Amino acid sequence: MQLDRLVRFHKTIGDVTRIRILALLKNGPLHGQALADKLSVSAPTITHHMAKLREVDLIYERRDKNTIYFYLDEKSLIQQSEAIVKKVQSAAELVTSADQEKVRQDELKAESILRNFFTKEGTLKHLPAQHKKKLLVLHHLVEGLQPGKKYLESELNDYIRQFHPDFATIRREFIMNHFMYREQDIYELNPRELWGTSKL
Amino acid sequence: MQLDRLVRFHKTIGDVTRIRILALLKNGPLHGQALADKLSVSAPTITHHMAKLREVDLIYERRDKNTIYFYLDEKSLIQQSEAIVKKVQSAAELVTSADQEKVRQDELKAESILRNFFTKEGTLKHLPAQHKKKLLVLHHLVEGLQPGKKYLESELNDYIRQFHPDFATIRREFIMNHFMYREQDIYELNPRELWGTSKL
DNA sequence: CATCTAATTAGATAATTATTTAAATGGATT
DNA sequence: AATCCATTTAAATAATTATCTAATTAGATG
Repeated sequence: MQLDRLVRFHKTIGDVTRIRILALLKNGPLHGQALADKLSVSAPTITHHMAKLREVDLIYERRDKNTIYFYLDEKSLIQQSEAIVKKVQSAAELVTSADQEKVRQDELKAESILRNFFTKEGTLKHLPAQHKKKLLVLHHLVEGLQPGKKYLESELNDYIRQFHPDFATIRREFIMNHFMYREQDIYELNPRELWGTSKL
Repeated sequence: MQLDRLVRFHKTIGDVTRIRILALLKNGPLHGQALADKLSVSAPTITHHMAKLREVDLIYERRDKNTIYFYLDEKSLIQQSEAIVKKVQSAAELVTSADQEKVRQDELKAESILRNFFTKEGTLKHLPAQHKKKLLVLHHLVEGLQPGKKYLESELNDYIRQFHPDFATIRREFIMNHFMYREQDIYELNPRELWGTSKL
């Protein structure tokens, strides 16, 4: 994971109030006022904390009239909390030959699956229903995007349309599986460590 | 793990320099000067960071003459980085079990309040002005509605009128406090976790 | 159009903290 | 004893940030 993002994640978790928020959300969604009441802090304080949590994808939200319900993204919490270990380990990690062998086999499997879901011309027939295969296909699609580049929604749509007419579904899948994130109407790739794993 | 310690752990990790230190130590022990050189910071800065890392047991040290060698405690890193996930889980459970302790007492209080605002015949005298008591009364009223069932406005009015002639106010309170949801002219119960809390 | 409500923004304050330079400590070596 | 060297402490500064109150925005309701 990008160092900066890793730092921001831990800075975000390193606050009592925010840990309490995560614990409360673990029992189900809550709106801002409810959180403010339960934690005995003001509404703006909640806004502040939710912005931090959102920034590192620990929550997502659903609007109902004037009320916004916050949900815990537990998968994201698990993924990111493990990332620090990987980061430190990767400093000296030697890839064993056994690993390399497995990597090659997985590549072959992946290629075969991709051949199945893409035409010879390179367009996508349809999204796989099976979760891991779907991730593999999304991973493949997203490879054509530039890390760090900011995309307008229309640009992203155009890119996806090269492969399949239903850009809306695929764009949504990108977000849901943490390949990309959206800020206002700007889309950007996430660091690869946050991508839904396509390990076979 | 203690909440305070968990916070300190993440605060400690939430710093670029300290993550770099951990990554360097993963390749083997280093002394303070070496770290200062590699990271281009002053010796006191290293002292400062090592104190933080020591405080949460991420390093241990061995002295040789005047030189102190720092070692990474990787097991501790792994264990503590996973702790947040468990904490969120167990804190969430705590919240619910703490509630359970209070539940019986609250039930008794609630019954007493309801007796106050309802007649022996079961009709509502008037809506309480106090917010939490009002929620309690609304909660009680809404218990007679079927989850998942779609109500026409007129049906809902009829239901409420069993308790009180001013169905419009009460219907509006149902919506405002998230007991129900309206789409066009169809009313439906919200899931209970969205209801206005009637905790006393 | 006026009002309500939940959420956000703006602005201010107080606390925390990463960093530096300068001075002090505490063993080892001569 | 005098000195050397790695580390620590002290003091100062600058940046970050958690929190509050007051004002504003944005939707929904009447």
